[in-house]
Amino acid sequence: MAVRIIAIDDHQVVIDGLTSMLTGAELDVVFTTTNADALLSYLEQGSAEVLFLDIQMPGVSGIDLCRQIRKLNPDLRIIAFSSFDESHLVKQMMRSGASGYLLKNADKQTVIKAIETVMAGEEFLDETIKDILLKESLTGQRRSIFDIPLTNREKEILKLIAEGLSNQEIADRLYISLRTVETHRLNLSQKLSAKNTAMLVKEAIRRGLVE
Amino acid sequence: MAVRIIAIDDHQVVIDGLTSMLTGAELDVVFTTTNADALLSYLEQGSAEVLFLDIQMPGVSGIDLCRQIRKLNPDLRIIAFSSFDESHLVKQMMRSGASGYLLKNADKQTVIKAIETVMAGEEFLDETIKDILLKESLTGQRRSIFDIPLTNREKEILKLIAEGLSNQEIADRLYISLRTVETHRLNLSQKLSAKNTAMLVKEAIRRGLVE
DNA sequence: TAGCGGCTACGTATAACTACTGAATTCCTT
DNA sequence: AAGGAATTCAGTAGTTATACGTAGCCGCTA
Repeated sequence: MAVRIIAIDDHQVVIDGLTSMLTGAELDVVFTTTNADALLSYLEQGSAEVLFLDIQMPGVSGIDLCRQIRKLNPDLRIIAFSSFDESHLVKQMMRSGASGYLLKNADKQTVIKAIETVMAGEEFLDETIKDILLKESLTGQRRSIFDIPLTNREKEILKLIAEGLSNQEIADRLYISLRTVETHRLNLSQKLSAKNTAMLVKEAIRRGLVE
Repeated sequence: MAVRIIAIDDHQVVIDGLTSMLTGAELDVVFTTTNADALLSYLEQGSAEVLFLDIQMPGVSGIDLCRQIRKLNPDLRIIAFSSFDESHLVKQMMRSGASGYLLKNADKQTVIKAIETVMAGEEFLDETIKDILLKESLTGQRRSIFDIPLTNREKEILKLIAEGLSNQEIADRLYISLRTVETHRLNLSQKLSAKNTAMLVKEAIRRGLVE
């Protein structure tokens, strides 16, 4: 019996490419869409074994979508399909219930290998990703800067800093004292080893708090 | 005679998708690659009528590549193929010699329409892009923030600011006085309507000066 | 209930950046 | 050669952020 595959990606050309790659024995692309709601609707009725999930779609967080789908359909294997090879994204996706993480520059052979691996009940990681994770794990014993946890309040304030508000403006917005904002900002700088605003802003962007 | 098409994109799946979309009468995909050097090598020998050019590839600026190809092969029609719908990118690409600008969420019909249009010697713009350009042109008579020109020195300093250097560090790096850096920074803030460092950093990122 | 983490807030001092004005030099274009 | 833009530097004043230390309050949990 053919493995039934569904795919979501906001780029039609990527869907066509995947479909083209996967047309072959034992593989059956049964549903594709560029729209998250359409995917969720489909999952209420239809079923499949493997989902290719683009994790960078406008307006939708791939991580949230992954969690949501896992709840709806726990048996569906999810392969995250992304052009980002940053380790924190991989970790977040795998922790959100993905069975695999594949880069978009993968060739046909690798894509099929990924499907086979997750269908066997194992996890699949792109070779590039494996290298990166291994290297990070070996070189820095300490946690990656992405893994440094921020409290909710800190995230909120970091977001506002990155949006261009001054400390005073943040204080006014959150109805707290200027000094409190300064304290939070100092803690943020220390946690993130940021010497100035520029580094804080870049961290906020990397963490997806803005833009 | 079939139109000969070549395509470059760092994602194999996009190349497959394009190829899949374009296999049909009067269209012949003669060369595809994920590598800029391979494309340039090909252009020295082979020829084609239309090139699909991904403008966001690691290590290569799509704008520079476009200019370079125009010099090598002025008769080749270039269609920029991107997932970004920001007007400044469109303008830059068209000024660099592209004949068309297509978004990656375009369907088969639109892609073929784009090829027909540029083959007829006209320019093709995605409908979404047209809307955006029109809206910008109507609402703000003033130029978009992206079009505000920065001098080379200003770009250099904006880059260093966004990398997290303080004014003093920038002065040391460029062998100029602190006051000069402050002047440049002030001019940057005024040109870009930035009230603080955070906004400058975001502008630098949007302009592709860092990351 | 004792302890911990998170959020709040203040004092003081220094460093960094902002705002405005003025000006000399070089380089490029007309 | 003249004009203009770009780059350089400075004075003065004011605002904002950083860098310590210190500490009360709250909620959760061991």
